[in-house]
Parts: sequence; structure tokens; C-alpha cells
Amino acid sequence: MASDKHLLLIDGNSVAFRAFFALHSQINTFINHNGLHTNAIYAFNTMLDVVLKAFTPTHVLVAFDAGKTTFRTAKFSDYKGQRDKTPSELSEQFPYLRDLLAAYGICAYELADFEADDIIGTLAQKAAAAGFTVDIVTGDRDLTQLATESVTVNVTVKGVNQLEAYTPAHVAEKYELTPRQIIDMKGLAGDTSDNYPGVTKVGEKTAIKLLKQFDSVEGIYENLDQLKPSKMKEHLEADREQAFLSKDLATIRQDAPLTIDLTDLVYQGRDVPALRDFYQEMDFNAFLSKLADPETEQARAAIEFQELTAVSVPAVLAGFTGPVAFYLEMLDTNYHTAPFAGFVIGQQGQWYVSTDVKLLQLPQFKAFLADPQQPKLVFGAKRTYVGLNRLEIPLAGIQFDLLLVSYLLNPNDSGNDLGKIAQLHQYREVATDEEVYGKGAKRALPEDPQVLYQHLAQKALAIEQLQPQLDQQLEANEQDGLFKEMELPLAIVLAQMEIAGIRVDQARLNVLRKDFAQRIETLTKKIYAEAEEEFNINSSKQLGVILFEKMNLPVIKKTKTGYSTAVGVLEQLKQIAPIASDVLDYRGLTKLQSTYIDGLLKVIDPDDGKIHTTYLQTLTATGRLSSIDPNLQNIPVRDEDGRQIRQAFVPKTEGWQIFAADYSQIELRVLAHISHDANLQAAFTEGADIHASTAMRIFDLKDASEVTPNMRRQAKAVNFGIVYGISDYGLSQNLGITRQQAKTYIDNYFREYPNVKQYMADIVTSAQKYGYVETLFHRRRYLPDIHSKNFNLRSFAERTAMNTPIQGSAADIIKVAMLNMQKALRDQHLQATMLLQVHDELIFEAPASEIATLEQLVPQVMDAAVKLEVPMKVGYGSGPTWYDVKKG
DNA sequence: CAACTCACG
DNA sequence: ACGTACGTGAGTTGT
Repeated sequence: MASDKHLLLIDGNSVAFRAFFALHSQINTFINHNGLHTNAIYAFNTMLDVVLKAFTPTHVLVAFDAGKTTFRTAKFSDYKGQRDKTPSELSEQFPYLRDLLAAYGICAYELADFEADDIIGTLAQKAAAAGFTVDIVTGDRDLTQLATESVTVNVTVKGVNQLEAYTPAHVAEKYELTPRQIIDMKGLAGDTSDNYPGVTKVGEKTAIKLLKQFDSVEGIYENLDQLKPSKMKEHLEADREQAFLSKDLATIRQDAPLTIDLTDLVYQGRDVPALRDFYQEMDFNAFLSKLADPETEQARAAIEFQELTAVSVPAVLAGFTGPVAFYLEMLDTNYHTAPFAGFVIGQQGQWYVSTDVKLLQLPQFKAFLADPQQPKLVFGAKRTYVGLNRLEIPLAGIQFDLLLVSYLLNPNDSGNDLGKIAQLHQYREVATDEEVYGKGAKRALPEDPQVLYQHLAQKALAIEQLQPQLDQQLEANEQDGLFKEMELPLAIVLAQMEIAGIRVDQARLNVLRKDFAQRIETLTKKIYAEAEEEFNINSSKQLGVILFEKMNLPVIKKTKTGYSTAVGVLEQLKQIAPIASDVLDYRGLTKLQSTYIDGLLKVIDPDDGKIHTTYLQTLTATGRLSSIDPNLQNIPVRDEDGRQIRQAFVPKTEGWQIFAADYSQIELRVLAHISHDANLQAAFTEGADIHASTAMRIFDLKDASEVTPNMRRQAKAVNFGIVYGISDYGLSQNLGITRQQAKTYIDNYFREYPNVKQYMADIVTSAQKYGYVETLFHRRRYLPDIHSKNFNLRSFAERTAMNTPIQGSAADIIKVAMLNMQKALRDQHLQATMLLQVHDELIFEAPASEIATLEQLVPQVMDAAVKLEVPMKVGYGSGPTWYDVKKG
């Protein structure tokens, strides 16, 4: 069988070059602890993994160039003469590539006087004759001349992980030539990178034309007299010698005097301990954690499980004592609609699996899941709750959530894959979903259900195994309360909000769509007229060319890749060019159209006419929620056009109302609390307009009446800046003032609020000392860059240290309010339903008759969520749609 | 898949 | 001197 003998030949130098330049932009991040550059090694390793998996070879060799001089330089001293010197950042990596290959059990070989190509050509020939299938991997298209029915030449495209396979058929398709004619083409056209000439004025196109007629260089010269007199004929005659020399140089040798044989190339397989040492030396942590040791492989394979049946359910459930791990698998991230793939339940080596989720609906099982006295260990309480709810199964009694706890221990590790999270905690016996299900379009259930079952059982085991250790860490961090009393119960509240969903008035969206479409149409025509040509207005690149090259408008800002056409830039151009103003209007309307009108229409659940978002409870580094699919936390409000979108968000029932309440200035109040600043606290205690109050102080005014709207605006920006971890540069950019002016504002601010200044200094010191910062409720964020030598990274970490306790504590507070709110609604038997959270705001729907109650209850609950050294302030309002809610 | 732009707090 | 505001998600273009 041909697949018994499969030889993989890798062109080491050319692939290493490709690898180096593929990650060239990140050259400064790929440096190990000894200062060695590792980008080429890293990318080479990735390539190796890809090709070993793709080709499953029995024999492998990586060929390298032996040195600068070869038989080719002897024939033509300028061969490769114009090549730039290999960068030292790359050449220093070659010896380590050899180490990598040794650890992979792959033969590396070079031969004096010959290039890697010739080694490959010779071995390919030998192997093909011996009945091997041969795959060559290279970055060099010249090697396509080696393609035959049994030899495929795989050329890297875009980096090194994608390969284009050149079979003789593919060569014919691309060049209209046979592989051997590639050599003739090179002879005629020459090669600038290898620096040999070919025939003057003959390039690829002409060469191909000639070869189609005369087959080879030899054929052309034998039949030269058939050609009509032309410049080309003259050149061919004149450069005869060069053509034959070039063809000779381009010819890859298939008879190099190798000192090794095919039997030396048997693929040994990876030496895992050696590879582990190597990865440690290179600081390749991702590879390191992927590196399964034999024990792990065995543990992964060894787990025992039983397939659950309807008959066995009662006995199995009755047999459990104490906490039980439960995991419900849904492959899609959107668990509101994802099909169920299966589930696992069990404890202490007893694992029961099934793909039949109807089993969960058996009375005993349903009662088991609903029993608050039966402790459950899960991964993703919210997801599990929503999934079971779709099966009309209530879930209670969750004691541990691996996903939530892992997030609380380190919110920077925001992955949501069980396998990856387990690895973060040094547990490697469970595969990642990507390993089992694949990714992207290829994501699917394994063909063999046993593979799925094993994966599910491994997941349940991982949850059970990791619980004690993670619980202990929670306690050590004083975070057990944060988990048990805040995040875990919140997961259920969020699940209920997602399930409730919010009703959307499709007809209203369609009316808006028509209106916007008409205005977009008009603007498009106007812009084309002003530009005097049609182009894609959505393309900032094309727009840049029109504005700054064709119309010669002044370039105000550049981005990495070209002209900036961001709002700020167009705002400035408005004065001199009406097109800028029209583009801004166009952008605004197309944004609304595609993101909000079309976007929202797409995600309305046809069954109930509602939108069910998904809150990500374990994503942000600060403790805030985020909302996806769709994002309901960024529905337009600032501009009237966009705000109209909110007219489509309506109560589920006729005669009901939307009610919303928000915290006023919660972040500045938190700052006043944690900094104990008397002046800032006084402003809130007195119920002052905080931005006006800041304006009075930083502009040295005696009376509130002296505050102009512009002063207030600037003071507001300063207040924001303070919360974000201020810098004079940032403030100056935001306000369009000089850095000097910005600095004066900040100095004045700190003079007026000295304890705020103290807090900012102290929190940075504390972050340096402990390596993390905390919120009021012990939410933690690690800041490793606080010690960085890199100014940027360090500064960023310092600003984060200042901002996270503020933003994070505000997030804690509204979470407490949500828990208390849900309980209050239930205790008071209200029909009112909490639907959405937008960081400092809660949105409800309720019968009109309950609005008066909510106007009392909601602000009171939000107010009482936490006791700060300053009062809270809550605004609220209601109306027939979200648009009509005006808070006061 | 990255970059840009823009919606929200 | 360094070169930035904090936290998000989604649509589009273009390599």
C-alpha cells in the first residue's frame, strides 16, 4: 500500500525565511528569557505540526543549505549575489531549529557544495522509484519542477501554515507548462532573486508562449530560424549562452552524492520530555501546555463511563451521595438556539452519559435537577440553566461553577473553554472543544459517539477534580462571598432576564429602515456629485484617496495604514468641504441601518417576537457584563436618529410599560467613597451638579453662576479623565487643548481634591506591591505589567490600577442591586420583569398598574444595594417604548 | 483575520 | 523622552 511509505521533505532554509517574515511584525514579542529571537522557531514549529498532521508521513527529512558556496556559484560567481544578508535575528535561530527537529525525531541534513533543493530533488527521485508517496514543503516556487504523479510540491502561501499543492495538473493549470518546463521557463526568463539573467526582455509570459510552441530551451534554439525577424529573436540569438547557463542553474539536481539513505529518514515521533525542555527554554508556553505527556494521554483514554438509559435513571440517581457534576453540551455559543449534543452526570469515577436529553425530562431526573438540596457542580451555571429551561426543567442547587470561579480567580483568563480553563489550573486530562469538535466551519460532533462520551466524562471529572483546589483559592483570596453571594446567584438572574427577552416591534423597524434608506440614497448621490465620481463610501481607504488626493484636502491625522477619516477628522474638514459633512451623515445612517435595523431584525426569535441576548458574565477584566448576539448594551441614545431605534423596544403585552432606572454618577461616587476625599464627598452630599462643582474648583470661581457651559463641559471631561487614570496628553486630546492647559486643569483638580490624588498614588503603589488591585467586593485584577520596563505597558497598567477599582466596584454594586431587585419583585408578587442591564441602568417591563410601585421600589433597592460614604442617586422613568422613557 | 469605524456605559 | 485616556461588540473592507 502506498500510504505505508510516505516521505515528507521540508526545505528548511526557505521555510525558516517564510516563518521569520510571517511573524516579523511581532519580532519584539518573540524573545525568550535569554534574549534569543524565537519568531521563526515558533512559526516553523506551527508549520511542522500542520504538515505532520496533514501528511502523516512515515519518513521525514528537513534539508538545509550547507553554506554560501555551491557548485552553482562555481559556475556563475554572481549566483544569488544580490541577496540581502540574512538578518542576524534569523541566523541566530537556526541552531535552535536543529534542536527542535531533534526533539521531533526528524532528520536534518545538509551537504557541502549543494543547496537544500538538490538534496530534496535527489531524495524525491529515489523515494518515488522505491514506491513512496512524496510531499515536499517549501517557500520556493522553483521546486514545482519536481512535481510528478507521486511527488507533490506544497508551496507556502500567506505565512507558513497554508500550503498550495502543486501536482503536475496544478502546474499545468497555473503556468500551462509541465513541471520540467518550469526549468526552461527559468532559463529564458531568469530569476531576479537568485540573480541569474536569462534572455533579455523575456519574462514569464513570453517564455511560456515560446515553450508552448517549442517545448524546451533546446527546442527553441534548434528552431530559431522559424521565428520571424524581431527584437525578441535578436535577443534570443544574443543571449544563447546565458539561456543555457540559466537553465542549468535553475535545474535542481537529482543525483547529489548524498551520504544518507531513505532508511535514515524514518520518522521517530516526538520525544516529549526533550520537547518540553525545549519549549521551556524558548518560553513557548502555549506549545508547552498543549504538549500532552504519556500519562495524560492515558488518563484521557482511560476514563470509564456508562451510557444512560431510561430504565437505569432512577437507580443511578438514587445511588449518588453528595455533590454531583453535571454538564449539558451545546456546541454553538448561542445556547438559546443551539442543538443539544448530549450530557454527563456523575461523581467519583461513576460517569453516566447520553445524547438523549429527553432522559432529563423523566420525573426523577427533573426532580433531581430541581432539588435545591442536591448539590451540583457545573461549568457555566447560566448556560446550563437556560439550556435546561428550554427542556422545561428547572435547575437549582448549584454549588460550584468552574467557569465562574476560574473567572473570579483571574478575570484576565477570559476563555470559556473547559479544557483550556482546566489547563490554566494545571489539570491536563481534558481535551479542548477545538480538539474534539474542530473549529470554524468544520466544527461538528465526532462521528464516533464514544469520542463525544469520553470528552463529556472528562469534562465532568475535571469539574469535580478542580473544585476543592479552586474553592480553597477563593477562600484564600477572600472571594468566596463574591462567588456564592454575588456571581452564582446573579448567573440565575441573568439567565431569567435572557429567557424573558425583550419584545421588538418589527413594523416600527421596517418604517425606520425605509426612511433611512431614502436618506442614504440621497446622500450617496450628493457625495458622488461632490467627488465627481462613484466610489465605495464605506471604504475608508477609497474615501481617503478621494478626500486627500483627488480633492487635496488637508491631512489631519494618519493611521498605521493610511489617512484617517475618523469622525474627529471629518468634523474639522466640514468647514472647508461640504462632502465631509455628508460623509458623516452617510456613515451615521448606514451604521444605524446595518448594525441596528438589519442587525436586530435578524435576531428576533420567530417563536415569540422577542430578542434574547446573551450576557457574558465571565469576560471583562473589570467585572462588568457584556452582551452579545445581539449587543443590547449599545443601542443608540445620544443622537435623535439613532435614538428612534428605541421606539422598537416595547413591552410584551398591550397596556404594559417600559420602566428604566439608572445610577447617577456612580463611578464618581465610588471614587468619593474609596478616596475619602472630603471635597468630592461634600459635592455629592450637598446634591450639587458634580461637573459644575468641579468647574468652580478647577477654574477658581466664587459662585456657581460663573460656570459657563464650556467650563462645565471641560470639567466633565476632567472628571471622566480622573476615572480613567488621567494623563495630560489624554485630556488635551479629548478637549482639543494644549498639553500645558490640560496639565493645569489636572494640577488644579488634585489641589482641590487632595485625597483623590493620594488615592491614585496609593493604588499604584499597592498594585506594585501585591501585583493586583481589588474592588469593594474583592473582585481582583492582576496587573503584571505594573513592573514592566516598557513605558507604555507600565503606564497602561498604572491607569488600569486607578480605573479598575472604580469601574469594577460600580459593576459590583449594580449586581447586588439586581439580586435584591429580582428577590423584591418575587416577594411582592409583581408581574414586573427585569429585562436588561446596561452597566449603570436597569430596564423593566410592567403592567401600567405597577409603575407607581416600581417608582418607589426600584430606586429604593438600587439605593440600598451598598452603603457608601456618599449618597446614591437614582433616576427613573417610564413610557410605552424604551424611546419614551425619559429619566428625571 | 486584522484594521478601521462607531454604537454604548 | 517615552505616546495614552477606562470597559465593551458588531459591521465592513481588504489582505
